[in-house]
Amino acid sequence: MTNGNGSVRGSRRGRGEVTISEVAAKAGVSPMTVSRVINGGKNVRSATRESVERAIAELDYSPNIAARRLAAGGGVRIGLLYSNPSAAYLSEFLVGSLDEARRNDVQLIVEKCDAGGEIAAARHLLDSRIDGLILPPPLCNSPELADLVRREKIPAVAVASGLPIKGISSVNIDDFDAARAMTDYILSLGHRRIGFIEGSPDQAASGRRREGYVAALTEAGIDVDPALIAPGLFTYRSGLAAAERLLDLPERPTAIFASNDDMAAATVAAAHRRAIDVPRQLTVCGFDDTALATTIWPELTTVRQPISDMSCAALQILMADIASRNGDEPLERCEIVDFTLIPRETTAPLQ
Amino acid sequence: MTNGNGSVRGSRRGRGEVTISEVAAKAGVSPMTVSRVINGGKNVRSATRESVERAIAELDYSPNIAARRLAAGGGVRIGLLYSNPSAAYLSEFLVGSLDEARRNDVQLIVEKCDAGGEIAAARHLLDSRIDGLILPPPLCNSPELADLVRREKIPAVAVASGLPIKGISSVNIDDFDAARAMTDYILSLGHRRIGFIEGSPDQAASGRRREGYVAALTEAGIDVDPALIAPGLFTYRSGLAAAERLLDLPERPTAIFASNDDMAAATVAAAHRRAIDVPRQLTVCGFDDTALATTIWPELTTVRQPISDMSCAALQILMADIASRNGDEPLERCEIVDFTLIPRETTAPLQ
DNA sequence: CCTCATTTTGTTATCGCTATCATCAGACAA
DNA sequence: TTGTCTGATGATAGCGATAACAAAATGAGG
Repeated sequence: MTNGNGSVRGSRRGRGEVTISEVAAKAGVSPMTVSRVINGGKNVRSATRESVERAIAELDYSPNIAARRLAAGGGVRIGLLYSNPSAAYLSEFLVGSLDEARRNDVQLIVEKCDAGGEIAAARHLLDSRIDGLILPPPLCNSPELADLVRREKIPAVAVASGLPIKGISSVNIDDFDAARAMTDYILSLGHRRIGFIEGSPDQAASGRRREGYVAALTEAGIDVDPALIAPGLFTYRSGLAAAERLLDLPERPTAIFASNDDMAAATVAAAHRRAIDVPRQLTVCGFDDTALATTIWPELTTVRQPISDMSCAALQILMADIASRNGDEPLERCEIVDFTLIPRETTAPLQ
Repeated sequence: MTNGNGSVRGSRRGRGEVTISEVAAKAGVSPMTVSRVINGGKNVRSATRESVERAIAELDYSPNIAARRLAAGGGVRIGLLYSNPSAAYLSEFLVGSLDEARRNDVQLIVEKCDAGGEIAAARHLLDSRIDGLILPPPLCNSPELADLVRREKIPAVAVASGLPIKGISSVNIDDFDAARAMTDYILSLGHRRIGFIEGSPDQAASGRRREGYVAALTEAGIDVDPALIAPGLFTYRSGLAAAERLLDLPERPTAIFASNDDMAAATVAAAHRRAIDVPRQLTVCGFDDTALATTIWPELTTVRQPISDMSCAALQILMADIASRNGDEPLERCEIVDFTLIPRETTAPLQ
């Protein structure tokens, strides 16, 4: 029986996979040299490297993950522990790190933990022999987890922790700057009474954002009215309560800056319930640019965190750390990435 | 220098350190025999099999997947193509298939495509030598993609496509049953004028859901009022328009069943804008149980699809298909998984 | 022109498992 | 008994990649 399939796709099906030897043959070098080129190896003459790379491209070669793992004696395994599936956040996060993980052939082990079970879940990950750990918010701010990580001397990266954490690498945007920029933007629209809804007090980023808001007002010569700052917990519900409090103030703010998108969405809802039009009668801004921001209507003006870039960066830091490890303390790198202000439909000049 | 690194790692008990040879030695047979026992081998005397199995149990042996794949030929690569990152959906989806992929050491290649770029993206995946393809909604309903898959004779699984698709396996809940169950539930609360917001017409599930709604009403002896069925597109915005239309009807429905959570959330918002209390004056239900359902307030009564179980099942189907493949047509399996009705805060008995 | 230090490249030996084929023990017909 | 056949087992050879070491090429300095 012929495999009536023979065309381009014939190369699939187990056997036709391009191997490292074929690449080597085509490039006129030994397989080992190809291997070195693939793995960013040093000590390869650039002429050789180029010819190998050309061969790789022409044959559309990609290494066999199983063989590599077998030969290399178990690849790198990195744990990703998440707790609060702020789904929108998580999915973007996953996409970023997954992609990078696949590119570098590291095993990403994603584990969820319920509130209170952080330590148990982390232990579980540790026991399954991981070489590094990624901590997205809100876990990145858990002191217990940080302790555990330090004690086990395992490389870890906190993402969006708001502030650096001792003994742990981190990837952040500058929350202070971002909040200040957003507040400046609102000020530029003419608003003077700007309400602020705070984030969860146990997240360091919350404080940074409030400070940014305060700084912008202060720099603009505006007194900070404590009544305009309402506590929140990053949840829709807490945002609803906070927004109601602000909107029921005798002298209502003309703009409200919520510390995340969920609370901003709640603010929009609260305003609508009071027949206050957004943005004509009330400007609303969020933070994070999660999917929710464009899901609701009107779409939220917000600050974009490049979440998938951040998780990708986290993975890179870990890999570098693991690769360069001498058995001593994990290194502690802090990376700051850029945020972007995204004006959409919930902001308008003061009438 | 001592290898401080190695020792740390050594202390974390690596599982699967036991090899097939050790088992063979302990059982007094050759590795090959052990292999046969493991792989449901025929032609092994039952006495031999038992002794091998005992050895396996005692040593707590588990085979090295990488080695197995290498020896058995070709690692499996499976593509996961997604387009509309309904973030909440995607993240749950990813978690399910990722987990299963890791467990079986298959490479999951996640690729995103923009609207209109489905074919190009799929081709790209195909060209990168994948052995199977997973299609979450809404791509699972793309006829062009289905054609491509059939033409290339590559095993594929559509998840939540609503209906079976010729030549492609699928994993679904019974959308018809689910919608009927939800409608029955609303009826049981005493409601008689029940509005329905349809999903996107190009998604087969939309039709099934409407049919379920109609069936429930019919069975209850209630005439289906076409005015109570409003078209939608699964987006918040379309839901808002549909809800407004329903709420502005001369004889307003006392309940609205939206075909997904986004549109249900929009319905709640529209109601609030009209000062209609949910659920006291209006019962609202969604579908899918995405994160949005519990994000907003009041929390949505909805139908839960076990998304991560479904994506996990999809991967299993693919793996089975690939493993049993003889070079002929991919098989076409349809799996139906259970849904769950989740009553939360947006439904109440008719006053 | 030769030596020594330093790249750069090639060789060999696995990694843990399974395909393939050879081998061997027993069953059974002649 | 002898030969043939069948099913159970073992020996050998990779799968595709990398580690560790060996060899060759390069370059600097005397």
